[in-house]
Amino acid sequence: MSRTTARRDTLAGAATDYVLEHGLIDLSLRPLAAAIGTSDRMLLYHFADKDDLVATVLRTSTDRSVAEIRALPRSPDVRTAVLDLWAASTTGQLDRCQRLYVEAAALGLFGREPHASVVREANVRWVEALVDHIVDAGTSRANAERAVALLDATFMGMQLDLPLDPEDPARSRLVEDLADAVASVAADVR
Amino acid sequence: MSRTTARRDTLAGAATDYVLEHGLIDLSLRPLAAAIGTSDRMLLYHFADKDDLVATVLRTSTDRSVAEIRALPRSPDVRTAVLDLWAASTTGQLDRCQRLYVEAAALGLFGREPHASVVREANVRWVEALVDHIVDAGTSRANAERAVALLDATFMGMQLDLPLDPEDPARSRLVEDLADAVASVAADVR
DNA sequence: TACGCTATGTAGCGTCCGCTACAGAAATGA
DNA sequence: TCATTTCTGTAGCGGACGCTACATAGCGTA
Repeated sequence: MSRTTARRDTLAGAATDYVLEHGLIDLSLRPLAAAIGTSDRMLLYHFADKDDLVATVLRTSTDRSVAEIRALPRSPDVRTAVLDLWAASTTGQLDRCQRLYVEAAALGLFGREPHASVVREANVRWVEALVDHIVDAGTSRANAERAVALLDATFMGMQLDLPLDPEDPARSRLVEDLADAVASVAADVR
Repeated sequence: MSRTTARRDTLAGAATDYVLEHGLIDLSLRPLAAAIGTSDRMLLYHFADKDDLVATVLRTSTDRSVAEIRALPRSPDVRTAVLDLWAASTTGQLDRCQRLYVEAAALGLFGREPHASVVREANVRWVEALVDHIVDAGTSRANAERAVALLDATFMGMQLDLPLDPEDPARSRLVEDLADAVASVAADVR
């Protein structure tokens, strides 16, 4: 059981789609299985247990997020890179992936496994992708790492509050302010 | 049932302590009741249902957070205010209140009630307290609101990632960078 | 054909959950 | 004093959950 097979991969992809749509926190096997055309019995045949499935879903979502960031065209400068990254983060699938990440991180807050470990992994890979994008926009790796620390934390916080007030005009000003701040950090002007 | 009585308030306080310690996401009535010396039966006598209890707990936690911010001594300038607020946010009870807020916000991400509504209220009151503190540190209210938008989002994001790497030296540099950024926004130098 | 492995359906176990029906105790007011 | 209201314990309902035992269908291979 739980070997790496094509069927398992197919189920993992479908399950990820479902979780991105319906959330992680009160995920249960029977509705998930019904929605993706299988049964709880089969999920637990292809995955060791629910935690194994959840970890796989989170890794799949992270794969998609990182791939989408790495597929972005190069940004002309650091400030623009922040705006580009935010635009990418709030459109299409990446938006849902971030939302899922927030749920997983909240589940990991009190050390629940497997969430805490998987979120740690995911954060490392996500930050790497952001750093690479910022470096490509023209700054040193050290400055980029520092800039991404600020960038990543703020993006996460904005994701948390975003559904509370989706179209607030203050939000675009916030993104502009963040872009200035990140550019300033990346330029090491201080 | 669920009238406002002294007994209800006592239970609400004890329940809040318990939830701050053990988390909100997989809260269940029986362990909570046992820990605070009552029974699930009595909780559901004093509160309409579990959602009512949870909403009360979240409001109690928000009360404590806001009170703690408002009890802070005035900061000499905006930059120092950010450092003071972060220091306050990461010590003692406020740290746990923020963690609980993150959990509630994650639960509200997909529109689950009562979390979404209560988190919206909580955020408004929290932001008001932060804005007042920044204004007292010497800037206009308009600038303070803009600064707090950045400040609040970043704090939330840092809370999300903080348990992942508790004593990272990069974190203090991040707080410094944020303080510079917020001071810059508050000074409207751009 | 016969065997053995993979895959799948059926049915249900044990547990925890929020919540409630019911009865009695304790307090309160006439 | 007695009736009424307020509180609390016992016991359990109905349902959802993760997970599993069991039987079997399909299928490639010797």
